[in-house]
Amino acid sequence: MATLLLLPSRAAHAAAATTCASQHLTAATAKEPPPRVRSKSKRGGSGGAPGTGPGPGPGSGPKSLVLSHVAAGRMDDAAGAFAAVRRPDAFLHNVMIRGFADAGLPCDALAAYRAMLAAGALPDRFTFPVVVKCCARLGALGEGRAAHAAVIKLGLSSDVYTGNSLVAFYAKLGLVGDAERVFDGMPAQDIVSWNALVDGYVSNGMGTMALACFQKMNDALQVQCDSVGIIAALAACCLESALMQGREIHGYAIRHGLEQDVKVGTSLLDMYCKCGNVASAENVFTTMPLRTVVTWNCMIGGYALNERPADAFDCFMQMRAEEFQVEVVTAINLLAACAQIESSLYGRSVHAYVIRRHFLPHVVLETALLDMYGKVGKVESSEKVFNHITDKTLVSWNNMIGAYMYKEMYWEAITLFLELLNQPLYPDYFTMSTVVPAFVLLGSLRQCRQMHSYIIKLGYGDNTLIMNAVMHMYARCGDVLASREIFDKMPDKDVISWNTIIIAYAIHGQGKTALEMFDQMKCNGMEPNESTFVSVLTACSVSGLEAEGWRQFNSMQQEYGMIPQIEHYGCMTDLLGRTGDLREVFQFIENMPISPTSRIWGSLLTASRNKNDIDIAEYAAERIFQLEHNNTGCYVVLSSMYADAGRWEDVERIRSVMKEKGVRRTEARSLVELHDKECSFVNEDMSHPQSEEIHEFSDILSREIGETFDSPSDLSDSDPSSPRRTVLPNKHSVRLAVAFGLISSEAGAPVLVKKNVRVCNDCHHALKLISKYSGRKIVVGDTKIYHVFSDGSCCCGDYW
DNA sequence: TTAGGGTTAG
Repeated sequence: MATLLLLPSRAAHAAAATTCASQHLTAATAKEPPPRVRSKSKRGGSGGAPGTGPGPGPGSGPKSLVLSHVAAGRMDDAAGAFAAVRRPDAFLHNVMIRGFADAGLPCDALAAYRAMLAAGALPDRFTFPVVVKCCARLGALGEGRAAHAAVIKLGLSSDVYTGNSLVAFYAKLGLVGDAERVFDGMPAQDIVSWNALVDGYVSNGMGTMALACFQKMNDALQVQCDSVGIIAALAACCLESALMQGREIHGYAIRHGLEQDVKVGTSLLDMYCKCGNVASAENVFTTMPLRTVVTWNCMIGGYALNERPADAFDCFMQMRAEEFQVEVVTAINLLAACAQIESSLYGRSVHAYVIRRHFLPHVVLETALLDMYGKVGKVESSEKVFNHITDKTLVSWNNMIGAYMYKEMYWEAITLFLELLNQPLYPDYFTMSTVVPAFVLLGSLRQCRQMHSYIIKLGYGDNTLIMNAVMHMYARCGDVLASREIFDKMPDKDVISWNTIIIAYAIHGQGKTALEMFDQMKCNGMEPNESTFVSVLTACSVSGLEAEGWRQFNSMQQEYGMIPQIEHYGCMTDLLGRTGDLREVFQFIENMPISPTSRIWGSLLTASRNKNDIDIAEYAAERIFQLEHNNTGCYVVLSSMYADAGRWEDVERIRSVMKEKGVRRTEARSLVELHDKECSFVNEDMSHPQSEEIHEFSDILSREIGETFDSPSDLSDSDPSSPRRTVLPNKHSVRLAVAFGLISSEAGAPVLVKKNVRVCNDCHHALKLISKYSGRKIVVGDTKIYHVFSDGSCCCGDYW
């Protein structure tokens, strides 16, 4: 039950085919050949700037000197020469602004623009496209808007270059509405205007809008669209996983001779990879007349994305063989492949390689490294990388929290999350969906409430995905009413919201309410999925609704055409174990069309324990051990059954097997929720300041309910390596937690306890009696369900 | 003299 929500799934191992790749990385460092094709660099350091007007010879006057320095990219010298020009005209100001912009100095370009205004020169239609582009690069919204106002004031609104730059500016800053308004207000749009708008939708994640705009553009323009538009439309297909539309655009590119453009080819293969069609991507890749380093990066990234790490490494080696220069993005994509290989050797090799290549520090690369280490289970290495990042981004924090979660280090994940709150960064959707399950697994309702308040404060109160996780969190921590309250307030319930509320009621033993919610779900027009039936069948199983369980099991196949999966068979074996006889359970398992897993045999083991049938239990245990050698729970159940039967030799045999295999049973721990804190207890716990009072009260409760301890089976173990029972039941962690809960809360209030292992038979029986004696509702959650003890009975019907 | 473009960490 306690599954980690939304954590990245571990991909298939692929160690074998990558054997020589790490050696190749080592060899690659020794000698770096020159790049085959430069990936970017519009102009070289000493190359001439294109179109910088007449080429003045040396020493032909200050104005010409400015032009020549700008053309050579020497902006310091250009500024010196510019200062010597008396009353420079708008043209020369424009040259300086563009010079800074082309030299990758947008701040200086804007300073030159401000100097132009201060000098009283009038900006013209050549000034604004560059100025607006610099504002876009810097994210300078205020200055961009001011430039826009100046454009209007100077009557330059109809200039198509200026209009296009403004469309791109607003779109880049996420103001799609403003971009659309500028676009619509233009007296005439050209192909660049359309491309800028399509690209604007793409950069804001609006793939469907982008594709619709691309279609409209083809209808509106009499000329064919160009490679820029094709590339933007392909990016939109990636966003929407729109393979069919991607194929159509591919056809268009072929028909119009644009497929030969290396950027179009690269975008095509990238689109195929991102839409999951690696074969088509490979086809584009092998038939390309020219490849750049970006093409190789896309292919490597594509293999990694499609969980083919061995192919990613093969591709990388081929890239090296063809003497392409490995760059930071190559390493980042390769790390995504390393994260899918069980051995950390490959990831470590890439790490060593990027150090040798002096690629570090680089925040994206470092974040990819820590993520890779997290996914191969080397959380200490993740920590080391994380601690070295000087400018951590939110993704760096999120990945580190994710690395802790992957290793089930929940406290560390929460601690880091709390540290993040002190940073000048705001947690996002990824942060919340990663950390919320940590609260579930720790089981503290008080902390759940704090987390819930924080989520509301951050503005995620209406986010369906996050609130589904919060709903789940409350249910797993024992407060099903809070789950329901959230559910009722959710404006946009999805199928997960319904599944979550159904399973919430199920694990709290309220099977009938769960089924009512399922009916409501269908009435609301929500189509159930396979997970819905896991929730529904769990509800039937926990509440012992056998006929209803069968009805639902059949209906999922007959009415909804679903093929039951192993989880559904698991629920049915639980249900039959509870309601039927063992022979029936056995037959059901034997007739399953899929191979039983240890979880299924575990159901039979539970059933045989409840029916006290050691022969069947031994058979089930044997099957479990065939599949899982170190199933701790199985050893514990079996030894407990032997102890109940007084078969101490068998108990000892199990003890020695456990010792030999290094299997230690989980130390029982119970957490009681109080108004302002929670307290944790182990068996015979004496660490609490009120221990004496707690133990004394537990003894009183024992006497009042008539509990006697006269047989060896009443004792449970205190030595975690020993299955033999040595602890009195009223000193079990759950009993101490309940005793403390009763004396520390106001009369009539329910007591809520969360336990990390199954409640034993003795305590289950005693807790029923204690609930009657005290007149209090006692709620005890174990790893599977919540037991609600009230007036002498438990909602689980004594089967768990 | 000016505008729009392919790969990257969850």
